[in-house]
Amino acid sequence: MILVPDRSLELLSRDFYERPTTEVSRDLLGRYLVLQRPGEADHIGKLVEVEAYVGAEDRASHASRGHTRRTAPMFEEAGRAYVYLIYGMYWCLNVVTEEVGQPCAVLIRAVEPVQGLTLASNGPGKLCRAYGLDGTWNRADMTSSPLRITAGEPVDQASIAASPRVGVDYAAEWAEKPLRFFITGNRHVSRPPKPKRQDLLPR
DNA sequence: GGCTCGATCTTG
DNA sequence: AAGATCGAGCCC
Repeated sequence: MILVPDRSLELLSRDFYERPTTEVSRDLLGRYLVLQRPGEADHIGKLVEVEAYVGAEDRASHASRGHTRRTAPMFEEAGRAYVYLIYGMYWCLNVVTEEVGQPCAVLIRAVEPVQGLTLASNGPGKLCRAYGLDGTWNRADMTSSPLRITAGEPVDQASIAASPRVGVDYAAEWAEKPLRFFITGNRHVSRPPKPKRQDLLPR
């Protein structure tokens, strides 16, 4: 049973991720996050919200504390997962970007359900719960493993908005940089911007 | 060894 | 507005 066009399930290559992290972040919107496990329905969601973590200088990034056991994957091969536990109870999924040695990654914050997702996926912790992802997926190769990102439905730049990242108030000037990217108006974005007054007027 | 805090989410 | 819940990172 084909529920999505075949082309949308083509893998993104390693090269895709070996580019500047903000560029990769924007280009990831509209792509599909796919999880295929034996004995389970395929899970497919369209990326609608991501955040860029752009290197060791980025005070909001775990990598700002250097190369440690936890952050090691960020320094490694692009296209692999960096999965970590936050607040003792939620897993968060990133995909590593740029060259080996550059600790950069994109946090996947929300997906729009396409197929097989039964739980809410509008938030980094919630989407890992919806896919059933945990720390065992750390370093999974997202260009080839059962957990992967595929071509999906690429989005034009005009429908992408940027804002400061969520939950990083401690990061001084880095807290304000517009490194969160989302599809304008998409219902599955975790923290939609307040509607403008104008938009609330009856027509 | 102990302390603090977090790239979150839910409930009140 | 505050609590859940625990490992990472840092200091002793």
